[in-house]
Amino acid sequence: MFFLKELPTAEMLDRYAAQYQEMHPTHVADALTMMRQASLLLRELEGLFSKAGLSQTRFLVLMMLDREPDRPNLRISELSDRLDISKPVITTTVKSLSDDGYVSLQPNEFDGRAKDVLLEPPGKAVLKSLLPKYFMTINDFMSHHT
Amino acid sequence: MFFLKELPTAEMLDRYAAQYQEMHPTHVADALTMMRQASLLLRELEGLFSKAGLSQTRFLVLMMLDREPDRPNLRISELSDRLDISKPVITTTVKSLSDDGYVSLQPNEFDGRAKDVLLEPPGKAVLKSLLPKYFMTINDFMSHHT
DNA sequence: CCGATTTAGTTAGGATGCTAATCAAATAGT
DNA sequence: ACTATTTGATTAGCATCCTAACTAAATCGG
Repeated sequence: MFFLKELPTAEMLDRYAAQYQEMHPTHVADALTMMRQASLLLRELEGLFSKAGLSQTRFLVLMMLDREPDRPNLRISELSDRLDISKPVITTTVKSLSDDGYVSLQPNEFDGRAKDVLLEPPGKAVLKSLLPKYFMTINDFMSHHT
Repeated sequence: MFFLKELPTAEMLDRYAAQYQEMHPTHVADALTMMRQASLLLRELEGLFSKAGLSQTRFLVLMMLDREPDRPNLRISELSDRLDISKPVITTTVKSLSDDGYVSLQPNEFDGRAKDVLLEPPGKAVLKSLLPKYFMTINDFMSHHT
């Protein structure tokens, strides 16, 4: 992550801006501030997840499975694509969620290689208990940092 | 990181906003977008670093050592504090930078436990070659994403 | 059809981060 | 001055991510 407390100094940015006229020091400063803010929020959210026995990725998989009522299941590769996380990571994450009874796995009806991941009631329950805190944490963070 | 391509739907946010009146759906949507943007930029920068044989953390250590001309050296714990990265990680990162000749380590004059980390000419050179690309990557990213 | 390519998922190996525990040196309290 | 606590750095163990290589199933082209 990008947890820099001390961002590059304004002088440092100005020095580079002088050398490259297309560079806007404010653009760069904004980007660095954005990465710092995102990191801090992510860290807070991770604390929330770990208290609930989840990780960022485990949470996101559950949320993604819950978010489209018309799609009761998603395949490994669909999860990988939508979360932008590599397939090997999704494989192990789904395995761990399955061990916990939060999701179940079924062979896909039409493609013998594919596996359908389904959100199970315990997974739905843990998600439901976490979502209010999740959204409020984000909401509060944004309220205090704008 | 937080690479979600598909953020929670607006409906989903509105549903929660209805339950918690202090929650502003736009706040939350902005936060999720921010985390996604930060993740994408970070991924781009990591590509840049790895081409130069560095990692995010290795780069940040070099930058931090270079950024205060009046402080030619920093201790492990100062780097840890300023970069907001745990001390064990700084220890191993500094060790690897030292193996590459980019920094050197000296016992601190006043505190027998502490170690001073100094930026060496090869480290300064690699940093100097990378900084323009670093700032321009950030600048371009911000130009295209605002 | 049938070999060649692509796609889905997994396994293997490596990088990088964390916390907890440890060791040594410095500091604080009596 | 001496014990107890704190602080700086390291080690050990674990979690989580990645890419590359692999297996098996599906699809494509002749």
